[in-house]
Amino acid sequence: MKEIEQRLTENGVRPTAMRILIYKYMAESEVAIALTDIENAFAKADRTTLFRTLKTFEQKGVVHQIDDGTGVQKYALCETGCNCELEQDLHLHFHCNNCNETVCLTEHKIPNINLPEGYVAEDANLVLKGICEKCSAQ
Amino acid sequence: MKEIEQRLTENGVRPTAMRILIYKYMAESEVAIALTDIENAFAKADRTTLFRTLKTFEQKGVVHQIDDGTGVQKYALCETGCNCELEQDLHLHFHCNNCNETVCLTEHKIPNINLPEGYVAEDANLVLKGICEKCSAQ
DNA sequence: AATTGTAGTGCAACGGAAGTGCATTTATTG
DNA sequence: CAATAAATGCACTTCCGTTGCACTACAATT
Repeated sequence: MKEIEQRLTENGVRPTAMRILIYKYMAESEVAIALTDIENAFAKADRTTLFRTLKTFEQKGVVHQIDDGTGVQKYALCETGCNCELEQDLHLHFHCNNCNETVCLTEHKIPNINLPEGYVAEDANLVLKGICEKCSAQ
Repeated sequence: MKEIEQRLTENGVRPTAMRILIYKYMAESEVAIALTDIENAFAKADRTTLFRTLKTFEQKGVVHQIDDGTGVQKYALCETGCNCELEQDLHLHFHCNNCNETVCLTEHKIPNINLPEGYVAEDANLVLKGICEKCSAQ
């Protein structure tokens, strides 16, 4: 609990009760989280609060946003020392077509691409889709 | 005109007037197209028709869908002989943060990724974001 | 401790985009 | 030409992201 407070404070986010809960929820989950997921988990919380909390988290580098192609924005905690802005820190994500969950494959970085003349890349997003570990084991 | 009709027929799509127009519009564009784009281009066309036309095109392999991270589905014509289902045919896309356009970089394939044990990839999506050729030239 | 200001939260509502059901029109085929 | 199937158009729904505004909790300052 204390660690969460500290983590948030370090990143310039005031550790309110709600925020700690959200952080905890995300930390306990192994998969990327959509706003709706949190909403369902905390029935009493308002969507706006969750929305803005996630935005704040994102801005302050607590979480990173994931676009897994489902059309729903998802989020996952950044690892300690994660520097999402830096291109070499971009890991890829895996979306399971079966269980519909998305996981960070943090150890897998996006390979470098040689773009044509004139193109300048600032960001990259690589999502692999298929069957995840859990589902293929069944 | 005749070529379009032929192309559609070849792919098992009945070449109606509307469909030919949509195909033509997409062929003349160098960037990926959103449903709204077509809607604006053909004011009199109904959104449902466009929506279903694109779905049909996609199913029949006339176009492929692109998720560029903007939250809006986009589409681009497949090249002749393009086999979007096959993984080795997956090219990457570039989204310009300035002009907001997305282009296919058909000559750039998505590099092969060694996934962890248990993961089976069926599909991949790689989007680079930054400044495109046109915008960086200005 | 009271006051004042700022940050956080909640409610309501909006807007864009995807998607569906059903009626109508257009094309195809026997 | 009739019968059938495909394509189109209209109305409506849903889902999600987002914003405006009011209210509350918290922190700082005197």
